[in-house]
Amino acid sequence: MKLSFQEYISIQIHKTDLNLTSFIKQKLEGFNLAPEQNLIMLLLWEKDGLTQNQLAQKLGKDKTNIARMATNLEKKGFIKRITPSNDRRSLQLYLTTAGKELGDKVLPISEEFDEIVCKGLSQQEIREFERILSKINENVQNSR
Amino acid sequence: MKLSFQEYISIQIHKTDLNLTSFIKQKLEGFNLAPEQNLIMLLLWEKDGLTQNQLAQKLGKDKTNIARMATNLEKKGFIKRITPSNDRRSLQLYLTTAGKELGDKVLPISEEFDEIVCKGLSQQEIREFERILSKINENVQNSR
DNA sequence: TCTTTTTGGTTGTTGTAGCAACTATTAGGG
DNA sequence: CCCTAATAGTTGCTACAACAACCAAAAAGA
Repeated sequence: MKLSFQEYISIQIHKTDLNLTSFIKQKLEGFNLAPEQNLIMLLLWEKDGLTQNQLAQKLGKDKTNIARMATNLEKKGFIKRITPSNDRRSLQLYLTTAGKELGDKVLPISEEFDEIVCKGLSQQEIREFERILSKINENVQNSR
Repeated sequence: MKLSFQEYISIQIHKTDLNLTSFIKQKLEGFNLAPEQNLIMLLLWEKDGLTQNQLAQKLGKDKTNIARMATNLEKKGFIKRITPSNDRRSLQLYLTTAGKELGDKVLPISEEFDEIVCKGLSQQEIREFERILSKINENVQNSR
């Protein structure tokens, strides 16, 4: 077969991801919010009170990362972590006032970011793209 | 607009990338080679003697990362770093015998990995997918 | 040629990312 | 009901990733 470097589809995905991450990092400059912390906040702005474990599943990340990012977000004053009375093992993440206010400023930026990324692409193209992304994930999942 | 979390195309790309990285990490287990180190090696197996700076450009990464990964690859005995006589600032990376032998084992695995990722996708679908990836990168690049 | 600018690499710092090992709960099976 | 399993989080470790500040060498220009 002899694939050349640029032909690996996974490498192209990887480079695009790096590109996107560095771009959103720029956009978030001045909000005291790192890209991955922003992902957690996006979920919390949708719905408060998720546990770290739920966040880990939704983000597809290891729970250790969530724990550390949550610690940082709490230090920054955007969230509070509360142990629910019915399960003293888990921690629920709730937005503080500062966290909610941050959402008013950052959510429009995130949506603007998505528009830039999708500029010039039709709905069909994006759906097709998402379909193939899903297929790739499925392929990987099935062969573990 | 109010995008929900799962609708952000960049997030889907990011999750796919994490998924792919963790999968290739598994595949490389036992070869003493981390995923990003493998990317450097892929380039060197294609063509020896690239400088760290050239690798940084090809990989789209910061030069500091390349420097540190190259240090590790040298420690592992897969490459040697040589200062070319015509430019005493730069460092060229050359494969050692161990590095070349590693290629014989790892290149087939990388190609098999690519096959798994692309399973069930036609040439047209993959080309379309790559086209949209390029478009996304272009969009990001143009709005910096 | 001699100074200024650019280029290639390194070091230090912050923020992910995932694995292993550990603690504290909770849930389940005999 | 009690012992064992599973679950939620934390800590320690290794590997990226990018930025800032730095040094040495080369290139550019007056």
